[in-house]
Amino acid sequence: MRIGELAEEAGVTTQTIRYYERRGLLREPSRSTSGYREYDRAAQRRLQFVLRAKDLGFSLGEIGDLLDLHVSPGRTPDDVRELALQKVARVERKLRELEGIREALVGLVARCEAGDAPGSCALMHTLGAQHHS
Amino acid sequence: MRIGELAEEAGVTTQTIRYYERRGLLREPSRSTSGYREYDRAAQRRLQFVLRAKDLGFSLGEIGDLLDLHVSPGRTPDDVRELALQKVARVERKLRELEGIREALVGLVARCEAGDAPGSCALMHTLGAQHHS
DNA sequence: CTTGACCTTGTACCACACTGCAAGGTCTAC
DNA sequence: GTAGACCTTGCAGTGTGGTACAAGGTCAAG
Repeated sequence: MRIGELAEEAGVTTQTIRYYERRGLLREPSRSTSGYREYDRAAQRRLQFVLRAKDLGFSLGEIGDLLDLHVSPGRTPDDVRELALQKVARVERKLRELEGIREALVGLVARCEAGDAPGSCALMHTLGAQHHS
Repeated sequence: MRIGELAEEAGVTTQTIRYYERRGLLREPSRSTSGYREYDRAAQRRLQFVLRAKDLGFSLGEIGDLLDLHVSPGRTPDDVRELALQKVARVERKLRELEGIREALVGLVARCEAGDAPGSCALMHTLGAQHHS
Protein backbone atom coordinates (compact mmCIF):
# COMPACT_ATOMS: atom_id res chain seq x y z
CA MET A 1 0.00 0.00 0.00
CA ARG A 2 1.45 3.33 -1.05
CA ILE A 3 0.97 6.71 0.59
CA GLY A 4 -1.82 7.87 -1.71
CA GLU A 5 -3.99 4.86 -1.01
CA LEU A 6 -3.33 5.06 2.75
CA ALA A 7 -4.21 8.75 2.70
CA GLU A 8 -7.43 8.23 0.79
CA GLU A 9 -8.63 5.42 3.06
CA ALA A 10 -7.92 7.54 6.14
CA GLY A 11 -9.44 10.70 4.66
CA VAL A 12 -6.28 12.81 4.90
CA THR A 13 -3.71 14.03 2.37
CA THR A 14 -0.32 12.50 1.65
CA GLN A 15 1.29 15.64 3.10
CA THR A 16 -0.41 15.04 6.42
CA ILE A 17 0.95 11.49 6.57
CA ARG A 18 4.47 12.66 5.78
CA TYR A 19 4.04 15.37 8.42
CA TYR A 20 3.06 12.77 11.03
CA GLU A 21 6.07 10.72 10.05
CA ARG A 22 8.36 13.75 10.53
CA ARG A 23 6.71 14.35 13.92
CA GLY A 24 7.51 10.76 14.88
CA LEU A 25 3.87 9.66 15.17
CA LEU A 26 4.16 7.18 12.32
CA ARG A 27 7.14 4.89 11.92
CA GLU A 28 9.25 5.27 8.79
CA PRO A 29 7.81 2.62 6.48
CA SER A 30 9.83 0.36 4.26
CA ARG A 31 10.47 1.64 0.75
CA SER A 32 10.05 0.18 -2.69
CA THR A 33 13.17 -0.02 -4.88
CA SER A 34 12.22 3.35 -6.35
CA GLY A 35 11.91 4.96 -2.92
CA TYR A 36 8.12 4.96 -2.53
CA ARG A 37 6.77 4.39 1.00
CA GLU A 38 5.13 0.98 1.49
CA TYR A 39 2.56 0.67 4.28
CA ASP A 40 1.05 -2.43 5.95
CA ARG A 41 -2.12 -2.87 8.02
CA ALA A 42 -0.32 -2.12 11.28
CA ALA A 43 0.68 1.28 9.91
CA GLN A 44 -2.90 1.84 8.84
CA ARG A 45 -4.23 1.04 12.35
CA ARG A 46 -1.61 3.34 13.85
CA LEU A 47 -2.71 6.20 11.58
CA GLN A 48 -6.34 5.58 12.49
CA PHE A 49 -5.44 5.76 16.17
CA VAL A 50 -3.65 9.07 15.64
CA LEU A 51 -6.65 10.54 13.82
CA ARG A 52 -9.17 9.32 16.38
CA ALA A 53 -7.11 10.67 19.27
CA LYS A 54 -6.69 13.98 17.47
CA ASP A 55 -10.46 14.26 17.01
CA LEU A 56 -10.81 13.73 20.75
CA GLY A 57 -8.69 16.77 21.52
CA PHE A 58 -5.31 15.16 22.14
CA SER A 59 -2.44 17.19 20.75
CA LEU A 60 0.04 15.47 18.43
CA GLY A 61 2.55 15.62 21.28
CA GLU A 62 0.20 13.81 23.64
CA ILE A 63 -0.58 11.24 20.96
CA GLY A 64 3.14 10.65 20.63
CA ASP A 65 3.28 10.05 24.39
CA LEU A 66 0.51 7.46 24.12
CA LEU A 67 2.24 5.68 21.25
CA ASP A 68 5.56 5.72 23.14
CA LEU A 69 3.93 4.06 26.11
CA HIS A 70 5.98 0.89 26.23
CA VAL A 71 8.89 -0.69 28.06
CA SER A 72 12.19 0.75 26.90
CA PRO A 73 15.71 1.32 28.27
CA GLY A 74 15.20 3.41 31.38
CA ARG A 75 11.50 2.66 31.62
CA THR A 76 10.30 -0.37 33.53
CA PRO A 77 6.94 -2.13 33.21
CA ASP A 78 5.97 -0.43 36.49
CA ASP A 79 6.77 2.96 34.98
CA VAL A 80 4.64 2.11 31.97
CA ARG A 81 1.78 0.99 34.18
CA GLU A 82 2.02 4.21 36.19
CA LEU A 83 2.00 6.40 33.06
CA ALA A 84 -0.85 4.43 31.53
CA LEU A 85 -2.95 4.85 34.68
CA GLN A 86 -2.42 8.62 34.50
CA LYS A 87 -3.60 8.57 30.90
CA VAL A 88 -6.62 6.47 31.90
CA ALA A 89 -7.55 9.13 34.46
CA ARG A 90 -7.34 11.85 31.81
CA VAL A 91 -9.40 9.78 29.38
CA GLU A 92 -12.01 9.05 32.04
CA ARG A 93 -12.35 12.75 32.82
CA LYS A 94 -12.93 13.37 29.11
CA LEU A 95 -15.51 10.58 29.10
CA ARG A 96 -17.43 12.19 31.98
CA GLU A 97 -17.34 15.61 30.29
CA LEU A 98 -18.49 14.17 27.00
CA GLU A 99 -21.27 12.24 28.72
CA GLY A 100 -22.35 15.50 30.36
CA ILE A 101 -22.56 17.20 26.95
CA ARG A 102 -24.44 14.22 25.55
CA GLU A 103 -26.99 14.38 28.37
CA ALA A 104 -27.39 18.12 27.90
CA LEU A 105 -28.10 17.61 24.19
CA VAL A 106 -30.51 14.74 24.84
CA GLY A 107 -32.23 16.87 27.49
CA LEU A 108 -32.49 19.69 24.97
CA VAL A 109 -34.12 17.39 22.42
CA ALA A 110 -36.58 16.14 25.01
CA ARG A 111 -37.57 19.55 26.37
CA CYS A 112 -37.66 21.32 23.03
CA GLU A 113 -41.36 21.55 22.23
CA ALA A 114 -43.28 23.31 19.52
CA GLY A 115 -44.42 26.71 20.76
CA ASP A 116 -41.22 27.52 22.61
CA ALA A 117 -40.32 31.17 22.31
CA PRO A 118 -37.27 32.23 20.29
CA GLY A 119 -34.14 32.03 22.47
CA SER A 120 -35.69 29.45 24.74
CA CYS A 121 -35.12 25.73 24.43
CA ALA A 122 -31.33 26.23 24.62
CA LEU A 123 -28.43 24.04 25.61
CA MET A 124 -27.38 26.34 28.42
CA HIS A 125 -30.76 25.87 30.15
CA THR A 126 -29.92 22.20 30.60
CA LEU A 127 -26.32 22.92 31.50
CA GLY A 128 -27.42 25.33 34.19
CA ALA A 129 -29.11 22.43 35.96
CA GLN A 130 -25.98 20.26 35.89
CA HIS A 131 -23.91 19.24 38.85
CA HIS A 132 -20.43 20.75 39.15
CA SER A 133 -17.31 18.56 39.00
CA MET B 1 -17.32 39.11 39.50
CA ARG B 2 -14.72 40.82 37.34
CA ILE B 3 -12.73 39.34 34.47
CA GLY B 4 -9.62 38.57 36.52
CA GLU B 5 -11.53 36.48 39.06
CA LEU B 6 -13.49 34.66 36.35
CA ALA B 7 -10.24 33.94 34.50
CA GLU B 8 -8.50 32.61 37.60
CA GLU B 9 -11.38 30.32 38.56
CA ALA B 10 -11.52 28.93 35.03
CA GLY B 11 -7.75 28.58 34.72
CA VAL B 12 -7.40 30.85 31.69
CA THR B 13 -6.14 34.39 31.17
CA THR B 14 -8.24 37.54 30.86
CA GLN B 15 -7.12 37.80 27.23
CA THR B 16 -8.61 34.43 26.45
CA ILE B 17 -11.97 35.48 27.91
CA ARG B 18 -12.00 38.67 25.87
CA TYR B 19 -11.01 36.62 22.81
CA TYR B 20 -13.99 34.28 23.35
CA GLU B 21 -16.23 37.32 23.73
CA ARG B 22 -14.96 38.71 20.39
CA ARG B 23 -15.56 35.29 18.82
CA GLY B 24 -19.15 35.42 20.09
CA LEU B 25 -18.81 32.44 22.41
CA LEU B 26 -19.40 34.50 25.53
CA ARG B 27 -22.10 37.16 25.72
CA GLU B 28 -21.04 40.74 26.28
CA PRO B 29 -21.44 41.11 30.04
CA SER B 30 -22.85 44.14 31.81
CA ARG B 31 -20.34 46.79 32.78
CA SER B 32 -19.61 48.62 36.01
CA THR B 33 -19.86 52.45 35.92
CA SER B 34 -16.11 52.53 35.18
CA GLY B 35 -16.47 50.14 32.25
CA TYR B 36 -15.25 46.93 33.91
CA ARG B 37 -16.92 43.69 32.77
CA GLU B 38 -19.22 42.17 35.42
CA TYR B 39 -19.90 38.41 35.23
CA ASP B 40 -22.58 36.30 36.89
CA ARG B 41 -22.77 32.54 37.52
CA ALA B 42 -24.51 31.90 34.19
CA ALA B 43 -21.53 33.45 32.40
CA GLN B 44 -19.20 31.31 34.48
CA ARG B 45 -21.08 28.11 33.55
CA ARG B 46 -21.00 29.15 29.91
CA LEU B 47 -17.24 29.63 30.02
CA GLN B 48 -16.81 26.24 31.70
CA PHE B 49 -18.86 24.66 28.94
CA VAL B 50 -16.68 26.28 26.27
CA LEU B 51 -13.49 25.06 27.94
CA ARG B 52 -14.78 21.50 28.43
CA ALA B 53 -15.95 21.27 24.83
CA LYS B 54 -12.62 22.65 23.62
CA ASP B 55 -10.75 19.98 25.61
CA LEU B 56 -12.91 17.38 23.87
CA GLY B 57 -11.72 18.49 20.45
CA PHE B 58 -14.60 20.73 19.41
CA SER B 59 -13.42 23.79 17.50
CA LEU B 60 -14.51 27.20 18.72
CA GLY B 61 -16.80 27.39 15.69
CA GLU B 62 -18.50 24.12 16.62
CA ILE B 63 -18.83 25.27 20.22
CA GLY B 64 -20.53 28.39 18.92
CA ASP B 65 -22.95 26.18 17.00
CA LEU B 66 -23.77 24.25 20.17
CA LEU B 67 -24.36 27.44 22.14
CA ASP B 68 -26.55 28.83 19.35
CA LEU B 69 -28.71 25.74 19.44
CA HIS B 70 -32.03 27.34 20.33
CA VAL B 71 -35.26 28.51 18.80
CA SER B 72 -34.82 31.77 16.93
CA PRO B 73 -36.40 33.65 14.02
CA GLY B 74 -36.15 31.25 11.10
CA ARG B 75 -35.45 28.24 13.26
CA THR B 76 -38.30 26.18 14.65
CA PRO B 77 -38.24 23.81 17.63
CA ASP B 78 -38.23 20.97 15.09
CA ASP B 79 -35.12 22.44 13.44
CA VAL B 80 -33.45 22.68 16.83
CA ARG B 81 -34.35 19.09 17.65
CA GLU B 82 -32.95 17.95 14.31
CA LEU B 83 -29.68 19.82 14.79
CA ALA B 84 -29.36 18.61 18.37
CA LEU B 85 -29.82 14.99 17.26
CA GLN B 86 -26.99 15.41 14.73
CA LYS B 87 -24.77 16.76 17.49
CA VAL B 88 -25.74 13.82 19.72
CA ALA B 89 -24.61 11.44 16.97
CA ARG B 90 -21.24 13.21 16.73
CA VAL B 91 -20.85 13.17 20.51
CA GLU B 92 -21.73 9.49 20.69
CA ARG B 93 -19.11 8.66 18.07
CA LYS B 94 -16.56 10.52 20.17
CA LEU B 95 -17.74 8.57 23.22
CA ARG B 96 -17.18 5.26 21.44
CA GLU B 97 -13.71 6.31 20.26
CA LEU B 98 -12.77 7.51 23.69
CA GLU B 99 -14.06 4.31 25.27
CA GLY B 100 -11.90 2.39 22.79
CA ILE B 101 -8.83 4.32 23.86
CA ARG B 102 -9.72 3.81 27.52
CA GLU B 103 -10.03 0.06 27.01
CA ALA B 104 -6.72 -0.04 25.15
CA LEU B 105 -5.02 1.76 28.05
CA VAL B 106 -6.66 -0.45 30.67
CA GLY B 107 -5.65 -3.50 28.64
CA LEU B 108 -2.11 -2.17 28.49
CA VAL B 109 -2.02 -1.77 32.27
CA ALA B 110 -3.35 -5.30 32.76
CA ARG B 111 -0.99 -7.00 30.31
CA CYS B 112 2.08 -5.01 31.24
CA GLU B 113 4.03 -7.36 33.47
CA ALA B 114 7.49 -7.17 34.96
CA GLY B 115 9.96 -8.94 32.70
CA ASP B 116 8.49 -7.65 29.45
CA ALA B 117 11.15 -6.89 26.91
CA PRO B 118 11.81 -3.26 25.90
CA GLY B 119 9.42 -2.28 23.14
CA SER B 120 6.82 -4.80 24.17
CA CYS B 121 3.89 -4.04 26.41
CA ALA B 122 2.74 -1.26 24.06
CA LEU B 123 -0.57 0.43 23.36
CA MET B 124 -0.57 -0.61 19.72
CA HIS B 125 -0.52 -4.28 20.68
CA THR B 126 -3.92 -3.82 22.29
CA LEU B 127 -5.17 -1.63 19.48
CA GLY B 128 -4.21 -4.24 16.94
CA ALA B 129 -6.68 -6.62 18.57
CA GLN B 130 -9.53 -4.13 18.41
CA HIS B 131 -12.61 -4.37 16.26
CA HIS B 132 -12.93 -1.86 13.46
CA SER B 133 -15.74 0.69 13.38
C1' DC C 1 -1.94 61.56 46.79
C1' DT C 2 0.70 57.96 45.29
C1' DT C 3 1.68 52.99 44.89
C1' DG C 4 0.12 48.78 43.12
C1' DA C 5 -3.22 45.69 41.49
C1' DC C 6 -6.69 45.69 38.66
C1' DC C 7 -9.21 47.06 34.39
C1' DT C 8 -9.79 49.18 29.23
C1' DT C 9 -8.84 49.06 23.94
C1' DG C 10 -5.98 48.03 20.20
C1' DT C 11 -2.48 45.86 17.46
C1' DA C 12 1.12 42.68 16.70
C1' DC C 13 3.04 38.45 17.36
C1' DC C 14 3.20 33.25 18.36
C1' DA C 15 2.81 27.87 18.22
C1' DC C 16 0.46 24.08 16.34
C1' DA C 17 -1.07 21.55 12.68
C1' DC C 18 -1.25 21.47 8.46
C1' DT C 19 -1.14 22.91 3.16
C1' DG C 20 0.81 24.34 -1.17
C1' DC C 21 4.34 24.62 -4.32
C1' DA C 22 8.67 23.87 -6.74
C1' DA C 23 11.63 20.77 -9.02
C1' DG C 24 12.21 16.46 -10.09
C1' DG C 25 11.95 10.98 -10.29
C1' DT C 26 8.70 6.58 -11.24
C1' DC C 27 5.38 3.79 -13.37
C1' DT C 28 1.49 2.23 -16.36
C1' DA C 29 -0.98 2.72 -20.73
C1' DC C 30 -1.22 3.72 -25.30
C1' DG D 1 8.48 7.22 -26.06
C1' DT D 2 5.44 10.20 -24.05
C1' DA D 3 1.26 11.50 -21.31
C1' DG D 4 -0.59 11.45 -16.96
C1' DA D 5 -0.96 9.85 -12.38
C1' DC D 6 1.69 8.83 -8.94
C1' DC D 7 5.83 9.44 -5.88
C1' DT D 8 10.27 12.14 -3.76
C1' DT D 9 12.42 16.18 -0.82
C1' DG D 10 12.39 20.71 0.91
C1' DC D 11 10.70 25.01 2.11
C1' DA D 12 7.31 28.60 2.44
C1' DG D 13 2.59 29.93 3.55
C1' DT D 14 -2.03 29.48 6.10
C1' DG D 15 -5.86 29.15 9.69
C1' DT D 16 -6.97 28.53 14.45
C1' DG D 17 -6.48 29.79 18.91
C1' DG D 18 -4.51 32.25 21.62
C1' DT D 19 -0.58 35.58 23.87
C1' DA D 20 2.10 39.73 24.54
C1' DC D 21 2.67 44.29 24.59
C1' DA D 22 1.52 49.43 24.67
C1' DA D 23 -0.82 53.25 26.48
C1' DG D 24 -3.88 54.44 29.52
C1' DG D 25 -8.07 54.53 33.14
C1' DT D 26 -9.91 52.73 38.07
C1' DC D 27 -9.73 51.85 42.78
C1' DA D 28 -8.40 50.51 47.66
C1' DA D 29 -4.76 50.90 51.09
C1' DG D 30 -1.23 53.45 53.47
